[in-house]
Amino acid sequence: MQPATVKLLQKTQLFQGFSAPELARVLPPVSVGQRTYAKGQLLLHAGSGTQEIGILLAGSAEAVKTARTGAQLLVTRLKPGAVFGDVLAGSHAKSPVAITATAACRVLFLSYRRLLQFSAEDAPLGRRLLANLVAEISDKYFLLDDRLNLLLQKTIRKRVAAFLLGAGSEAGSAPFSIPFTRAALADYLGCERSALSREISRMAAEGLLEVQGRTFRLPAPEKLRAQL
Amino acid sequence: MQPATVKLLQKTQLFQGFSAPELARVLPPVSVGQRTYAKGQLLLHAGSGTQEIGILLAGSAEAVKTARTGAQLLVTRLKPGAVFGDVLAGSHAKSPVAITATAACRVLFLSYRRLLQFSAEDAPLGRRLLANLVAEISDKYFLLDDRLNLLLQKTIRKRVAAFLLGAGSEAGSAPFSIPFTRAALADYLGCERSALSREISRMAAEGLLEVQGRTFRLPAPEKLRAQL
DNA sequence: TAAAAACTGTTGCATTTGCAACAGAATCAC
DNA sequence: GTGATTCTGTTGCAAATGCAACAGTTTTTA
Repeated sequence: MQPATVKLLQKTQLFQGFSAPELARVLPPVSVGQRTYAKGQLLLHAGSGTQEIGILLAGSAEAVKTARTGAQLLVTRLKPGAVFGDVLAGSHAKSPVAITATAACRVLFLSYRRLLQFSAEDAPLGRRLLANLVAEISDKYFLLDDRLNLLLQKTIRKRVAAFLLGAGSEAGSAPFSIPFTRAALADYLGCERSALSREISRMAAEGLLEVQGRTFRLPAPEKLRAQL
Repeated sequence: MQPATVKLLQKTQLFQGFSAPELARVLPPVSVGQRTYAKGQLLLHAGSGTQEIGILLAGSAEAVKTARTGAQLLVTRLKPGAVFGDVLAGSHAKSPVAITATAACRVLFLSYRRLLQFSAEDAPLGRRLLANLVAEISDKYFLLDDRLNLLLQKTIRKRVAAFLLGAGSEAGSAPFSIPFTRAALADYLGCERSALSREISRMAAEGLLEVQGRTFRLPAPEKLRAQL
């Protein structure tokens, strides 16, 4: 395995805390190999289950949910280091999303079953990997929960306020950037792009926030909080 | 341990598939004992982390989320057999909810750390328990994801349609009941109770559904689907 | 059993939002 | 560099929703 790949794996939450030798030891028993995909190929079918955990080593991909109406909703963009199928592998659920390569991809697959069945001598390493997996799944749960709380807010203004207070909580009244375009933010907050723009403009006019593109500044967080 | 308790535990997803002797074998190393709570006492503080998984053996409790505004939002009602703290134990996150006893409670606590560190001889049992835990967390993830999809619908009508199609998918055009009061359903769907009532009435008037209390019937599911 | 509390449907009205269309700015591909 | 594509803010208007108040019903509690 390439040193660059090892570095990449070490940066994932799944292998967090694993030294290179530990990785070399833990990987062979759980790996079921790498696969490559051309741009446009499916890494994961919607509606399918899987027992394998995928780690994107190179390339990029998109998780897309297709509504009953046929409308396509972008769920996530996957970059190298991204882990997918982890929540799926542990349950008997079917994937609500399809994952498609947006560029040529290389993916490392791990077997969930083998991950559970570590041999006695490698048990300590296996445990750590398993604990990381559980932590990864749990964290995804809380990310979803956070978003759900935003969606429960009844007005766009409140959603924006709650979102920005969360995203900028560490920045205080210093500027910070968000990882969304306006259109993507509208999707995330479950509202219309134009309606979101309108509301952000209004809030800026009222002095609740300052905006420039993806960069925001909250001159008076307490005023924003008062909007909730 | 009481036979009734064993029966109860066997019905939980966490101990699904465990025979009574297996339970007796697996429980001692992971249990950190039972605690009792009086009505009104806190089983879990909001904002706290935990390394323990709680299983409600007797009594009842409520998970409540307190918004920044102080508004209280009921998240779940816990009945005997309910498992809580499972998602929390595996991550370093803090609890977004507080769990309060609504009646005198008895709770069995398991140590997540010990669950990870099963001895070699009990490893197979430990693995199964761990797999069940992962399945439980993953299932909770998908439940959340389902709800999120409802909340992403932009009109109440669409949320109701999507919800009923999901809830009644097995019933076909036979009547089925939902586990929510109107007020609770409004919370679940993230809308106003009165607005929900209004919309359900309209949909009934249009022949999209038949209602009586918590019991619904979908005479023509395809018409409902067309609303999405 | 009676009183209290909780649940439900209805309705008028003000507010919010989706939708559609457009034009300018920014970004990307070639 | 330039043409094409995507991103963004704005605005008018119709539709949807929150909010508040009320009355009838059901359920809980004492």
